[in-house]
Amino acid sequence: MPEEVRRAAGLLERRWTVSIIWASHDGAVRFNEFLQAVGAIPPATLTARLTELENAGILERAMVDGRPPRTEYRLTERGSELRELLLALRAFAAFHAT
Amino acid sequence: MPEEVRRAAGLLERRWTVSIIWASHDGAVRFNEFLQAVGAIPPATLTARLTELENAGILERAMVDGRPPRTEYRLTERGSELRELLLALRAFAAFHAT
DNA sequence: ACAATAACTTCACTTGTTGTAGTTGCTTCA
DNA sequence: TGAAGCAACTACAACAAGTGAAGTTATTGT
Repeated sequence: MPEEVRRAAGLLERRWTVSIIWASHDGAVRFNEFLQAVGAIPPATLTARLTELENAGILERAMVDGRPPRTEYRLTERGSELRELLLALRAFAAFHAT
Repeated sequence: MPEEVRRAAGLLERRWTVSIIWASHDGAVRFNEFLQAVGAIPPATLTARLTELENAGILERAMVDGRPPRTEYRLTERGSELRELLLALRAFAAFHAT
């Protein structure tokens, strides 16, 4: 198995990671939005995953000035290349919804 | 996020799972072949994952009579529907091999 | 002043994963 | 005949990851 595939697989193979990427697939998402969208994820785990995904260059974090100021996460260009994968996942999931 | 997507994501979000599915993408694989193909996975973890994937209907286990008799694992029809996802993963990985 | 929202952090606990070794039942080699 | 090897695991203590519940800091709407 190619090394780069193992690395990419390793990224997805942590709890909640795929769901987090899924939740960001159509635009910017804030911390508390992730908590709701993903479901039962503990905040500490979310923090850990967001940092990992940021370090991996898949998500980027942006402070948005305003009242109140907000923190947004969105897919980077690199992260967007995972969209195909998300579509494949949805196709798989949909087919076996029963 | 749809419930069935969360379920499918949950399947992949365990260490080694994606690699195991990857390793089965072109035919039957035996226990020790997985150990080699996947790399550093401990046998106990491999056993656990194979059982989970079997229960999830993604892999099937078959005893093949012969000398010596062997145990083979292969993707079920349902598991084969993950091939698109593997292709997407490879595309992602290849693009960022650097 | 008080409750609410946003984005987290803390920590004791439980669950998951690892490394190393050992097991059982063959079979081939010398 | 005995030693070594393969195949497919299991056992278990040590360590790492993930959890749940509560708390934190800063701001804002009523």
